[in-house]
Amino acid sequence: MRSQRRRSGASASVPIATPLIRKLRAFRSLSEDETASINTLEKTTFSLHAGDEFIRQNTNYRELYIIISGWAAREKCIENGRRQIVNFVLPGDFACFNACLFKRSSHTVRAITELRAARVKRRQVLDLMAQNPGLALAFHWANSCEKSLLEERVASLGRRDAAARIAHLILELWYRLKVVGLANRREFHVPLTQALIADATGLTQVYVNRTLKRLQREGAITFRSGPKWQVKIVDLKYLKDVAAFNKSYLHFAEYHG
Amino acid sequence: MRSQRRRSGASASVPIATPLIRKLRAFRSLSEDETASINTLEKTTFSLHAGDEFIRQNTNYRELYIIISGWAAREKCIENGRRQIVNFVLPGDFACFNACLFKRSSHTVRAITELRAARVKRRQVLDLMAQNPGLALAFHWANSCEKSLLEERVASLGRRDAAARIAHLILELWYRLKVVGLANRREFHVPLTQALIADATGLTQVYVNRTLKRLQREGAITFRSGPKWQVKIVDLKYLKDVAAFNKSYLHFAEYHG
DNA sequence: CGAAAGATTGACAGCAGTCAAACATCGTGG
DNA sequence: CCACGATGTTTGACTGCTGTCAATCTTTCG
Repeated sequence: MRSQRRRSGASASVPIATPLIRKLRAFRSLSEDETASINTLEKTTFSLHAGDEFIRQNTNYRELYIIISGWAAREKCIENGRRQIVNFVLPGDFACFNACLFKRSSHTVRAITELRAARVKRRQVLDLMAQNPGLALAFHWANSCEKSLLEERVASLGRRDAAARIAHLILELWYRLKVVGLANRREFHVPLTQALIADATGLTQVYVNRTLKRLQREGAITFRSGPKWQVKIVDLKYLKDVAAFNKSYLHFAEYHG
Repeated sequence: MRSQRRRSGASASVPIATPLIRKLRAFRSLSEDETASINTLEKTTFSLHAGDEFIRQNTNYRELYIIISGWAAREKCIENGRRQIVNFVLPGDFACFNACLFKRSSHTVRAITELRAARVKRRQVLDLMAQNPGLALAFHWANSCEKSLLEERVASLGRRDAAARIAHLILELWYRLKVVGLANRREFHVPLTQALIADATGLTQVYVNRTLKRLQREGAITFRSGPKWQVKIVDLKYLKDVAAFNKSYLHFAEYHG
């Protein structure tokens, strides 16, 4: 893993709403103390280049990372040589919270853009969770949200056709980006290639291309391909219909106290 | 939900190794105190008939359940009318641990056999976890194991063909049953219909039939269909090759202290 | 400008789905 | 003990969604 260490610009006294903090606020509001604790957790940051790996499949976890900016992919290589992206890792996500519970990783996490992340020792997280059980619950909430995303992905791969899978993925990414303040309008940045979308949706790159074109032709979306992917949701209702999308699985803003 | 309440036979003084306890032992050994705590948690049991629901998609969680015996399925109905089973729920599993974190369920959990389960108040679990952080970690480990199962299922649905998916499912169930002491040999009870396997693997019932027959013809497995499904793994190595199976994702017995 | 990465398109193949009918098994009741 | 309906399995014929292969085009970037 090539990486350059550097101190982040966060001074201890000025609390900043990092993506992780924004995301946890979809669970419940955080006290100043809690915000400060998370700022401390995210103090030591570093950068990765596209293609670099945080964690490699079948190796031992060493520490945790919290994504500050940039995208990564959680992927599995199957022994038949094929690759499946199980989820995209966005700013505010852990990579991987599993390091607190498992010894070895059963997947690879790879940066797919230039990326900044915080490096956190497993012990730091466990200590923080022990001393603030409320925050521990919030972290476990985030972990369970990922579980819910996976369940929906299983449903997609099992029972949605190509157009529905792609439409669903676009909508999911949109909602997730909105929660961390990275998609305010219906046009937003998606740094994915058609090959990455294929590996996430269980399709081939060629068929992803055909299906994207179709969605565009039908007036659902507009997009600009290449490394500077920009997606625009033109007809939100139509896109949701195609995807059979119901946002309840995201579990945003439904904390029950 | 039709159900008959009854007291279980577990007296407070005689600790019993319930499936949940057996499973957690794959994480780490439990103290007598911890075993007793879990026995207390599982004190109030009840029965369900095949087809009964624990939790319905898009309704509020009320309490948690711990499966004592029998199988259930966690399923999602997509608005296009199709059904996907995201996971099978076996003895020792929670249904659903999510109730501690989310307000509403984004899936249905349905008994697929006669079934016995313990009824647990959300507060009971949260209190126990607060007073025993070590046990809390063990519960979160179990929750994360399910997450890992889902990731592997995503990989199956995305990048494995029909034979590999079915072979993989059989092997996964075998390992999970072994951990809770329900499959000691290579022949074990699997109370699934071909339609259920289809809904879990994203295939159709007809194609599941053809593929099972093929696996049998090739000498990988033997099975007896119907409500009293019995599967025998004849050629373990061959079955693992077909499935591209690597058990590391199960995260059994790899606790790092 | 040239190489590399990614997108687009066409022709064709094949895995898995659909439809439909026959068969087997199980539980129930007369 | 057998008849019967319900549920589940098996098989065949045919369809179609998505994959494969390969060539060309476009964009990016050093």
